[in-house]
Amino acid sequence: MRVSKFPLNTLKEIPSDAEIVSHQLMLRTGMIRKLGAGLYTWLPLGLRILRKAETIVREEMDLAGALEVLMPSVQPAELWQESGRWEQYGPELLRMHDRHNREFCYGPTHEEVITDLVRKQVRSYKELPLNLYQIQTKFRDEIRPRFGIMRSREFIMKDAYSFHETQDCLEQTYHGMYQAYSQIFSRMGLEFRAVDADTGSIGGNASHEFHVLAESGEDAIAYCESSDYAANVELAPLLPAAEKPLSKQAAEMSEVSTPDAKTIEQVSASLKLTAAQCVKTLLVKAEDGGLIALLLRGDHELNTLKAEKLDGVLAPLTFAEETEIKALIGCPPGFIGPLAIDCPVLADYSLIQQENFACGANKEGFHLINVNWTRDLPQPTFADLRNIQVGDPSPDGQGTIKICRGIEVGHIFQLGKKYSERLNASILDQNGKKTILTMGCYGIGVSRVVAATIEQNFDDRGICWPPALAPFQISILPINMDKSDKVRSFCEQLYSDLLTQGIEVLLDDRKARPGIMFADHDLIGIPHRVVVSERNLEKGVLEYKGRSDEESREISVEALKTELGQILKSI
RNA sequence: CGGGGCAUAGCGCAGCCUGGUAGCGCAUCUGCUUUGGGAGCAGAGGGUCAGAGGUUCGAAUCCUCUUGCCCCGACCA
Repeated sequence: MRVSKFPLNTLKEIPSDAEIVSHQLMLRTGMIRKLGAGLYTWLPLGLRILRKAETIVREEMDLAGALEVLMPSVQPAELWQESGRWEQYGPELLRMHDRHNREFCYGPTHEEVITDLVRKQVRSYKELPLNLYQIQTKFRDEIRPRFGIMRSREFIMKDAYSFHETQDCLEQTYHGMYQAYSQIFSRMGLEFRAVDADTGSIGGNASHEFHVLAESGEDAIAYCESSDYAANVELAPLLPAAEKPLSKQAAEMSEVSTPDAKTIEQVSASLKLTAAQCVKTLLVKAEDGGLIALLLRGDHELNTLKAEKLDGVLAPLTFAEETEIKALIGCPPGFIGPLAIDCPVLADYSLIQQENFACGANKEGFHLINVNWTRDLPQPTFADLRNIQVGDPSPDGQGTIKICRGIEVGHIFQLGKKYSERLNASILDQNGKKTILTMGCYGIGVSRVVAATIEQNFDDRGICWPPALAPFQISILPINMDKSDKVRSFCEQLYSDLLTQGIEVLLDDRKARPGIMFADHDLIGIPHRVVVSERNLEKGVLEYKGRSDEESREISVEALKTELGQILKSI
C-alpha cells in the first residue's frame, strides 16, 4: 500500500476527552472516529487491525471444530420473553418497535436466538456436539460508556454457543475452547491470564475470564506467584485461619473515650493502634427484615459478592439505615461493636486469631480496647467476608497472592440447561428419550482486544503493534524521493519485491519531510521500517529499525528479505 | 440514575465576567526556501459561536428551556 492511496490522518494533539492511552492513540492514529457516546466508526487503518484480530479468532475457532454462522442483530421480543430475560435485563437492553408496533431488541448477546435455531434444527443426539459461533456487532446500552473502544456501546464480539447431550461432553468442548482462547491470545502476542470467574446468577459449573494484563485494566486480578492460580479479586476465596487459645498476654478490657473517632483511621489514630488491631462492625440488612453484623479487621475491605451469598444476608447487599442502627444499638454509626449486640454476628476468618482488639462500645463517643473472644464475648460465626490482598496465602495452598490489573477480553462459560430448559430445546437420545440440551457459551470482545493490545504495547512515540495485529509489517521511508531518481526507483523496486513476497508493506510516497514520516510510522506502530537514502544506496545498504529497537542498523537488501521472510513465518 | 463540568473552524483552545457582529496554535490549500525526527517565510480558504425562545437599537457574551458530550459516584460505621 502507498501512503498516497492510504491517507494517514494522524493528529499531533490529543483529543481532550480521551483518557486512556489506547483511546488517545486510536484517535491520534486515525484508527477510529467517534460518532456519539460509545459509538465509533472504524477507519481504514483501524479496520485493517480489527480484521486481523477477527481472522485469528476465526481461524482458531474453526480449528477447534466450531462452525461459523451469522445471526440477525435485531431480535424479536418473544424469544426474550420466553427465556425470561425481557424482564430481567434492565435498561442495558436496547428495545425498539417496528412499523407494526411489534417489539424487538438489538442483540447484546445471542443465547435466545441460537437456542431457538438449534431447537428447530437439531433432532438427534447424533448431531451433537455442536459448536456454532459468529463475529458480529452487538449493542449494550452501558450506563457509562468510556475509554473509547474499550467500553463502547456498540462493539464487535465473537460469540460461540455449544450444545451437548451430557455434562461430560460440555466439559470437553469447554476445555477445547479454553485451549483455543489461549492460542488466540498467544498468537496475538498478548500477555494474558485465564482467571476463575463468577458463575453468579446464571449458575453452571465453571467459568473463566481471559484478561489482558495492563495497568489501565478495570478489573483487579489475584494470582499466585508459584502456581497458575488466578481469580478476580472479588471472587478469590480466603482460607480460615487456625483457631488458637487465648494467649497469656490478653490484657484487661477497658472502655476509652473517643469522642470524634468514627472511622477506623480516626479510631486507630486516637488509640495509637494500627488499623489491623481494630475491628470494624458493619450492619447490613438481613433476609428476615432485621440486621446482621459483619466484622472485619480494620485494614480489610468487605467483599460485597461474598457477603450477600451468606445465609441470612439480604441480596443485593444493603447497608443498614442510620435510624435502624440507632433503634437496634442505641448509638450512631462509628461506635458500633460486637459486644452485647442483639443480632446475628458474622466475623471474617482473619479475626479468628485476633486478640486484644479495639472496637466500638455501642455507646456514642466510646470504644473498647483489649477485647478478646470467649472471655469478653462469645465467638461469632466465622466466614469469608473480605477481599483478598497482596501477601495473603493462595487459595490453592501454593504460595502467596499478588495482584495485577486486567482487561477482560474473553469469557467462557458452562451454561448448563438454563436456556435450553426455558426454550425447551431438546433432542432424542440413544434410547429415543427426550433430553434437554446442555449448553456452553464463549465470548471474545474482538474490538476490545484491539484496544487492550494497545494498552499493553505502546511507548512515548505511539503504538508498537505485535506483528500478528500490525496493519502493515514494514514501512519503506524514502528520503528525498522527489529529488532522487535513484531513491525513487529503488523504493519502487523494493516495494514490488516485498509485495510479491507476500509481505504487507507501506511505502511512504508522500512528498513529506523525513521527520514527519518517522513520526507517523512510529505513531501507527508498524513493526519494521527501512529508510532508503541516496547516501546509503551508494554504500549498497539500507537502514533498518524495528519499532522497539533502540538504534537502527545497516542491512543489505538480501538480508532484509530473508529476515522478513522469517518474521512472516513466525506470525 | 445522583453530583459536577463543557459545547466557539477538522483538532486543541482564547473571547463571555464588563453586549458593539469572532480570534490564536495545529491541520488544510497556493507559492518560494528548506529536507535524517512533526521546518521557515508570504498568502488563502474554512464558523447558522449546539438548538429554540427571550431581554436589547444591537447577543458567542445576559436570562429561560431543550439537546449533545465529558468527568466523578454503586466499600460508609
